[in-house]
Amino acid sequence: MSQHHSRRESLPPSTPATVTVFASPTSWIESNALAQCQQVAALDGMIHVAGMPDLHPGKGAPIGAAMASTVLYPFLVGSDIGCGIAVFPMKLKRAAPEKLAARFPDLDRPLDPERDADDPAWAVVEGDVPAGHVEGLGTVGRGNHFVELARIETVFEPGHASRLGLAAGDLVLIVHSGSRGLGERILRAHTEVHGAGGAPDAAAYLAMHDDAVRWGSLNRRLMAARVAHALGAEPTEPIVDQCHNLVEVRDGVYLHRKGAAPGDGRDVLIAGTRGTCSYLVAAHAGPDANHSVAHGAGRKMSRADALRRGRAKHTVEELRRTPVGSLVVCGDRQLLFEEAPTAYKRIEQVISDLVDHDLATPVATTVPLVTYKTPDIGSTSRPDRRNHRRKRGRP
DNA sequence: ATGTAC
Repeated sequence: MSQHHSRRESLPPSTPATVTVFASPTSWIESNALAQCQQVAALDGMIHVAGMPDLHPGKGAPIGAAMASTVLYPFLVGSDIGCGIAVFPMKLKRAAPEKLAARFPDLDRPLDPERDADDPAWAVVEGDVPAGHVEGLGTVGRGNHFVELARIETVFEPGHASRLGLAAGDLVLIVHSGSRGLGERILRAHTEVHGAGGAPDAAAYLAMHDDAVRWGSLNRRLMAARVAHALGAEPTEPIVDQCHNLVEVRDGVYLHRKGAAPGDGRDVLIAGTRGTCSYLVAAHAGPDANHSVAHGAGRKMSRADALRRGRAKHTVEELRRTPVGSLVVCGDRQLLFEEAPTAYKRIEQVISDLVDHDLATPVATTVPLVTYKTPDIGSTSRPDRRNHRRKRGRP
């Protein structure tokens, strides 16, 4: 941290930062996550920390928080700069999960500008790829990232849904992914020199950050196009695309969001789990919430705990075929357990906490049909995936 | 979360 170079004397007299957590007393919030909020509140220049109902501990900083400060701290955004969730309308004649799951493209395999030059998904790229970073383009990544074909189930606000072109029964593709290696590279470059300290040249960081935000959004569109083509549908423009790891200049200060979506009059898809509904909400969060809402259900267990407890509690079969009848495409057994629905909080509680604090209004729920995480072992679409890098190189 | 870090 910056204990040797406090910039406080150059700043206006400051009062201690405030911390507000938007959750009900019965909602499960780990004490470690609350402690991380207090640690963030103690940083130089910090003004206000807003914890969302999906708050949980992260690496150094809490996840599910919006943090306003006069100093820009790259570690408060994290490495996956530009990560977000986009929703694309999908029109399919048939929606049998088994058949669709088998047709998903391999989203671990990047789109290569030369080898895949004729891939129709490239049509979504207008102009240059941000930062000229083509590595990993069109890939979903790991962790909590996913691409999900879902159906609009309950519509709470028919007028609002209709303005988005949605009605009950419609299909949508939900894409949760970020900037892959690009954001990681940007944070690492800062951390190698400044550690967890602030960015001395905020404009320079912001220029790279903005590239990563654009890259993440482009990547979500590319994946949606890849999937649409593979399933025989037309690619569409997203009706929702909100980034939940970013920093913006607002009211003259740096508003960092880490696992928190912009909530100032925007529509946001708040992700449930691989086996439960997600919620499309109209967000209307004010200054107390740092103009932000939750980004998902939020982890209830660490990945290590989820793996240990999940192995005793679940079979691979029940995680691949969920209680709502959806299929999870995930050839990585460890990831399947780490991402088990029981490792997450109940999305209904997160949503009701947002509603009770007047931060958001539910518009509709989506129920998953197929959630894609990573190719299945023995996937018919790409039986050679373990060797594809080598095999696809020069002969 | 990550073409990571032990």
